[in-house]
Amino acid sequence: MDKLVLIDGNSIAFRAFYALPLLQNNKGTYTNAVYGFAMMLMKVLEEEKPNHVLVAFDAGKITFRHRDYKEYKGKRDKTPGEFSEQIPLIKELLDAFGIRHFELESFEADDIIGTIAKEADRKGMPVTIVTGDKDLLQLVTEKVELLMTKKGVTDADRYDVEKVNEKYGLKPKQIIDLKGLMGDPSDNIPGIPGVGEKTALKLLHQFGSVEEVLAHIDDLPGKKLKERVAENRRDAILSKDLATIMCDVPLDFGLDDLIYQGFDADRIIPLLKKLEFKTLLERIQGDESETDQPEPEKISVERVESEDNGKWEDFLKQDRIALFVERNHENYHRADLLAIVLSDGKQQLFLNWETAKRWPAFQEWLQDSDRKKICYDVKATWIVFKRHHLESEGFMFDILLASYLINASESGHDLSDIVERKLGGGLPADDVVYGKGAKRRQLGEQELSEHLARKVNRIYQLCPVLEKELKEYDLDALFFDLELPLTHVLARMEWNGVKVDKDRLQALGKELQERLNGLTERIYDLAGTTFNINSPKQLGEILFDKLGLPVLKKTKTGYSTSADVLEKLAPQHEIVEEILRYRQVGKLISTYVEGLLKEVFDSTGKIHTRFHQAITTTGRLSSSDPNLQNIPVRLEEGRRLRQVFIPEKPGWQILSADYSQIELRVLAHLSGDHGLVEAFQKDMDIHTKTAMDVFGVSENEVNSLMRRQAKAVNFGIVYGISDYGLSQNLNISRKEAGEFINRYFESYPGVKVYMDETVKKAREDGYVTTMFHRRRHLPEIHSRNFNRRSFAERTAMNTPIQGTAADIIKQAMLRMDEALEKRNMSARLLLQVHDELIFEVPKEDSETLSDLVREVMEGAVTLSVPLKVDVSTGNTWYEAK
DNA sequence: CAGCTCACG
DNA sequence: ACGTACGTGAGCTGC
Repeated sequence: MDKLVLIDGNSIAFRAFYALPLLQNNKGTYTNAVYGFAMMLMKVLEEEKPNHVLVAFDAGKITFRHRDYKEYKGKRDKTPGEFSEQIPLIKELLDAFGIRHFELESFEADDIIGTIAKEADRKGMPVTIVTGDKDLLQLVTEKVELLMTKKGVTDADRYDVEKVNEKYGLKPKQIIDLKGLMGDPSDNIPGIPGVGEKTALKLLHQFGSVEEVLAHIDDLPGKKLKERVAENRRDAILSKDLATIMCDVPLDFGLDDLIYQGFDADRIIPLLKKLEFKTLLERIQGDESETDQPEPEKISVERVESEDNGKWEDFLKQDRIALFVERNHENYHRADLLAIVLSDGKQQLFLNWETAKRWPAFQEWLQDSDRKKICYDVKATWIVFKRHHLESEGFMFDILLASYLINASESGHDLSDIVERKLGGGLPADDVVYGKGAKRRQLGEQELSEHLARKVNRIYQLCPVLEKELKEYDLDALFFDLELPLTHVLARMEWNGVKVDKDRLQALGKELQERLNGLTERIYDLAGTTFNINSPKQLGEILFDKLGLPVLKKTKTGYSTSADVLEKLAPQHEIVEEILRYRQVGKLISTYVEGLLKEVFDSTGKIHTRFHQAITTTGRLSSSDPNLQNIPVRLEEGRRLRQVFIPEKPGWQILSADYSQIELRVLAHLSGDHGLVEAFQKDMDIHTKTAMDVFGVSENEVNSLMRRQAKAVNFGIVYGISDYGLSQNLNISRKEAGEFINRYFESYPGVKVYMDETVKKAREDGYVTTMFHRRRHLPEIHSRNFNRRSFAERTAMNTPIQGTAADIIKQAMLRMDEALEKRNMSARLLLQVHDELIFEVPKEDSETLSDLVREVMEGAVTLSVPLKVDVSTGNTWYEAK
């Protein structure tokens, strides 16, 4: 049975564009209309199973309708560029599906659809029209039905003759009369003013057509209506004409040219990959795999055996070799080496640990800094080799770091994610190959060597692709002169580890546990019952249901019991303060005492954190297992935990050096605001200075409240200010917060200009950059969703500041590493905490190091304001404050 | 495994 | 009108 589907291309694309968020793919191409269109298309093909398909598009702006009525579609907003640029992609998609699409000069899509529908009707072929435009209802007949999209894209109502009658009490042909009377503001069709759908329908039910209505003006109800119809009879006729779809357009094709024979997945898959339509891709590939599971591409891999390793020595002489080390855990400080693979792009070598150990040429190659290696995650690789007593040098490229610099916001930087994005796939994810969680399994030798061969081969393939992109984005220097060398510095920091006074930690734990026990009893007492204080749900029931405290804030799931809420409730009931203390102490025990104890290596009494160099969107590092960047400091009780961080050797000290107000100094530099620059040049207390300006008082009139509020305003500025955020932080009204912000911007107009310019530039470019060219893509800066757009705008303001500060301290770390080496000092860098570097140093060198650190950190970059560093030393991290 | 809470800069 | 401060990681609860 033949069946024809006619799709109103522009209408469906437009629907999709407004129904979906403004999606962008990795390259910044807008794709939401294409995505919605593709969803709709696949659904219609599945459900209607047509063997003839046509998609009609509007051509150009001027149509034959403009001859009669120049203002046709005159009041429409200009089509957004984000929409227009997607139309060619939709046509490309249709080509890939093997679906015909047409447009015709001076006609609209409707007219093409009408003409073909009429031809099919005449030949007795059933037709389904897909559109979002109810004008097309006029085409419905016994053979022609219409799918009209509802709110979304794929959701549609089906109209046949009966349904049109049910809905309007009209025959399909009368839809044009309806429009003749009521007009259509969106197409700028006038109709009769004052006649809406209700009146128009009433008149048509009585008279049947525009012409009949006009012939019976005297019989119309109401004086006003009579007048209006009489005065606008020409417009009514014109409007009906404009609404009439032309069904005899001269077309140079016919039904036979619209045959659709089903799609060829091989043509569609590359396009869907380019567009990054993962769900649709899975749907198509899923359909395919039912018939034939695509075998992973064959890969050659040679096992190197100890007996005949001599024959591979020429292989190692090549210029560039990709190297990958598989390990058995994510945490490379605890992991064992499973296998080593090498690739020159053509051949892959597989060696197990036994072979590597007994192959001197390999070890020589590995530690020769002139033999260049391409790697994924140099830091992990270096450490895993180190754990197995092998030195490795000569890493000239890191796939992980490169992918991160190219787009830090990208969801995954696993090797398979990068391969997916940059090579269009071809490497199954580890989770899939090994299984995850309980399903994790060990691979057989053959399977393992093939999987690893694929990995190392892809690493080799990726290198030139990423190198080129780094260059395009002007990221070479950041990559080669900063991040790649830094990875070695971080590796040594992690490898060295930090010594922990385990006894002291346990003693603190015991003390805190006793405090917690006391607090628990007291809370049960005050509550009159026992319950799980750690459960916000149970706690909420006690506080708000049982004790009747007022509910100030709710979360999605129930009452909020967060600290800011509890602080406000504290005066009302004794229990609240106890709960706050309980939370504090509980946090210290579970996260810091127990958490840290788990991470202390038995053999050395040290902790080896991991610094992640490819996680944050701003360029900062992060730290995990354990996180040593959030050790308590603000409250004395928690701060004592810093007593457990000690130098490795007796007679050594801890030295801490932190940048003073680095982010605000960076802001002063980037904005060039005179007041701010001058304040730092004079080394003023910046929060006091801000208070003076914002409150209009002299220095000695600034009280502690004013300074505290000014400090919050400064933070707000750095974060990308909003009155709401500031009001929350300061617990003041939004209006008051807004006034603070206004006065800040009046005092520092350069900052205001800078912020506005930065957001404007982000809109133009789609990204922002730091001083070192680090880039953050902000696709949502164009979002029509207020929240998403606002977030992107704040991010645009914050990232250059936070990111430049991150660039600077990374630069300082590199310089410090070189300086220590050059001076032959035994001091070692232990930790970085965003604006602070922590060292261990022999006591006798600590003064020398103090001076050196200050000089290097303050001189890491030259800004229009000085950088200032505070240094202090002590026997523990606690004392170095 | 998501949501809440809280530690840091 | 919309409802959030920017960037992280970890522990706990409860579905």
